Amino acid sequence: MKNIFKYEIGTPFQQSVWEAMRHIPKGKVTTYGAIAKYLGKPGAVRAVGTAVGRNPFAPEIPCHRVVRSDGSIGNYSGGEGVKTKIELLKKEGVEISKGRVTAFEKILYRFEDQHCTRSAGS
DNA sequence: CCAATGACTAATC
DNA sequence: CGATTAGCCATTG
Repeated sequence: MKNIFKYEIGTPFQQSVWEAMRHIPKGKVTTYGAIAKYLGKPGAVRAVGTAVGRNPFAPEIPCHRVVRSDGSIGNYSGGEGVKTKIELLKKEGVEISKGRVTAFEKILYRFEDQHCTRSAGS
């Protein structure tokens, strides 16, 4: 696949992280752990966090849709930091309360959702 | 190669 | 619920 970016970036690992974030639908959020797992390295949450933080395409990539595993906003390097991150999420339709995502688990995006949810109900 | 760092996570106090 | 500790992995000097 050709880089969706203009030129090659630091490391392939980071590209994978940013690429994964591209798939996050609007109005939803994901966690660092989910991305790490999606990349096949569920234990590399720290590395994922570093890669996301180093995202040079900040608002271009929905990096603001990435929150902590407990639903808290986490951190942000763009705009005014966490404040901007919350504002962006609210614009996406995500409810934020006390620095945490409301109904976090309900709008949590999983990279497995692309599986056709067969009629198997529970 | 070794040491330090970081937009994290889980467990403990 | 807030503060601390330890574990974790990729990046950087």
